[in-house]
Amino acid sequence: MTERSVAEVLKRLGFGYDFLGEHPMRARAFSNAARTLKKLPDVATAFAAGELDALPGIGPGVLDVVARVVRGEAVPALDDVEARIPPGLFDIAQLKGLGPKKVRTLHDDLGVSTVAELEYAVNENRLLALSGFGPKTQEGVAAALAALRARAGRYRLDQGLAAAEREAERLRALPFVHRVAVAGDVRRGLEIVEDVVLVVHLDPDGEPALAAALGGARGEADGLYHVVYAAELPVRVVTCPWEDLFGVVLLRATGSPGHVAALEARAADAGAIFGPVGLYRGSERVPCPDEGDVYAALGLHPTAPERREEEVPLVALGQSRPRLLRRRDLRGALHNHTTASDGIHGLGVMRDAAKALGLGWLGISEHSQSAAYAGGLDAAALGRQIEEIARLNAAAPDGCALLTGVESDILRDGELDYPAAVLAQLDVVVASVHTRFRQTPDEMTVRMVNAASQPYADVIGHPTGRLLLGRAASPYDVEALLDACAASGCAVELNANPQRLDLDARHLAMAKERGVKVSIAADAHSAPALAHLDFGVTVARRAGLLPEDVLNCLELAELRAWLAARKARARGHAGA
DNA sequence: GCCGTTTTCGGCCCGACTGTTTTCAGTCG
Repeated sequence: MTERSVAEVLKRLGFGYDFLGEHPMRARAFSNAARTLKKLPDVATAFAAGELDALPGIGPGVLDVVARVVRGEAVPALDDVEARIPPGLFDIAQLKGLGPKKVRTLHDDLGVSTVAELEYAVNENRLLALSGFGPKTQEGVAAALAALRARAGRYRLDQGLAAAEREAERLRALPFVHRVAVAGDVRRGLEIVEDVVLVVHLDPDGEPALAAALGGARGEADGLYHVVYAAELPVRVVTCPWEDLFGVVLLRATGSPGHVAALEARAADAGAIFGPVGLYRGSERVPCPDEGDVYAALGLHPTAPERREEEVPLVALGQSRPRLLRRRDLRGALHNHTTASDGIHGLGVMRDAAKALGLGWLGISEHSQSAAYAGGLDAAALGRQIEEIARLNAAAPDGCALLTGVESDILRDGELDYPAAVLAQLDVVVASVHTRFRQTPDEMTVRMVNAASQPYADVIGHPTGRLLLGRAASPYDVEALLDACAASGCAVELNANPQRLDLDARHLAMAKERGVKVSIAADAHSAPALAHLDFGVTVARRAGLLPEDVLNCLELAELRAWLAARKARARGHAGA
C-alpha cells in the first residue's frame, strides 16, 4: 500500500549487498547514494528535472534504480536481494548499534530473522554467547528495541502533513465532496502526530459512498459520521452534512481538547452552547461556515491553529494581541551547507533558490575541521570560500546576499573548532554539537554554557541534538544554556529540519522570556531543503514568537549591524 | 557502483568511540 521512497530502496540495496557479503563496494555506493538523495525533500521532482546525475555518487546504476522507483516499476536488483534475505532483517538493521555484520551473526548463529525473534533472544540472554557481542551490546539492542516499540504508530509532522495533503487531494476529487480541510494535530503543527484528521462537507447522503470510495470503516460520534482507513498513516475523515456547520466541525476536529473546552466554557458563560453539531443560542443554531464565525459569535479573536493549546488564553475582541510570526516576515536564513562540505548544491544554486523563496540574505555555515566525516573545512578552505562568496556577492549586488560563516563543532569542553583569528574573519559562527552526545548531563551543561559564552559564537545550532523518533534530546539543563545566551547575547537556533525541530516550542518560549534571539535555520543540505523553513515558522508560532524575536526578520543591514556589534564585543573580549 | 590533476583501473571520507578483545572489528557521525 505504501510505496517505498527512493532513498529507502537504495538503502535496502546497500544493506542487502553488505549483508550478502558479495559486493562490499557496490553496497557502499548504494548506501552513499541513499544518504545523498535523503538531502532532497522531493527526489521525484529533482529526477524529472534531470538534476540528479550532477550529484556526487549518483551514476547510471543508481539512476536506473531511481527511474524505476519513480515510475512505480519493480526494481529487479532489489527483488533479487529481498528474495535472498528474510524481510525482518531489514527492520533489525534499522536498530542503532546493529550493522550488516552483526545482523548477519544474529541470523546465522542464532537463527533470528524477525524483530520478535530478536526480542525473544535478548530476553533469554542469548546474544551474550555470540562472538563480537557482550553484555553492553545486548543492553544496547534491548534499548533500541524499546525505542522501536515506543515510536510505533508515531510519525513526524512532515510525514503527517504530506499524507494529509495527499489524502485531502484524493477526497477533493470525489464528486459528492464539496469542501475538504486538514484538521487534527497536523493542523496545529505538533512535531509528532499519530494520525491524519480531515473534515469534509459532502452531499447529505454522501457518507456511505465516501466510506466505499475510501475502503474505510464507518463510525459515528457526537452526531457526526466519520470514516476511518489506513494510508501511510491512519486517517479519520469527519463528515459535515451542512455547509454552515463546517466551521464548528473543523474547529472541534482541530482541537486541542483543552482549547475546545475553553470555547465551550466561554459559550456557556454567554448562555450559549458550543457542541459537536453547532453553536446554539437557545434553540437557534448560529450559522458558522468558517471557524472565524464561531470565534466572532463568542466575542473572540480567532486563535491561530498553532496556538490552540490549553495554556494559551482566549483573546476577547477589543483586547490587543501581538501578531505571530508569519513566513513572509522572514528576510533571510542562517546555517546552510553546500558542496564545500556535505551539501549537494553549490553556492550559486543555493543563493538562487533562496532568492526564489523571497529571501534577501542567506548564511552559509559549512561543517568545521573536526567533522571530517562531513567534509569539514580547514582554515584554508574556509578562506577560499570567503573569497568565492565575496566574488558572488559582487557579481550580483541586487540578488540574495550570501553571508560567510561556519558551523563549528563544539568540542568536548565547549571550545570552538578554530582559533579566534579564523573565526573573526567570518560573518556568522553557528556552534553545534555533533559528537560525544553521551556526556553526563552536568558535563553537557558546562559544555553548552561554555559554548554560548565563547566570544565568537553567534548562534547555538540544534541545541539539544535530538532526532525526532530517532535520538532523544541531550538531557542537560537547557535553561542554563538560555541564561548563558541571555548573558552573552548569543542566539539560539530553531533548526527547521523536520527531523530535528530543535529547540522545541517550550524551550523557545523560555528563550523569548529571556530576550534571547532565535535563528530559524533551514540547515539545508540542498536547495529544495530551504523550504523546511516553513516547519520552523510553524514551531515558532507554537512558541508564540513574534517577528521581533527572530533574527530571520532582520533586513540585511540590520543583521549586519547585529553581527558587527557581536564582533566588536568579541574583539573587546580578546583585548581584555 | 562511482569516480578521475590517480582519468578506463584501482581505489573508495576518516577519526572517534565502544565493547570487545588481547590487538581490533563494527558502527557512528
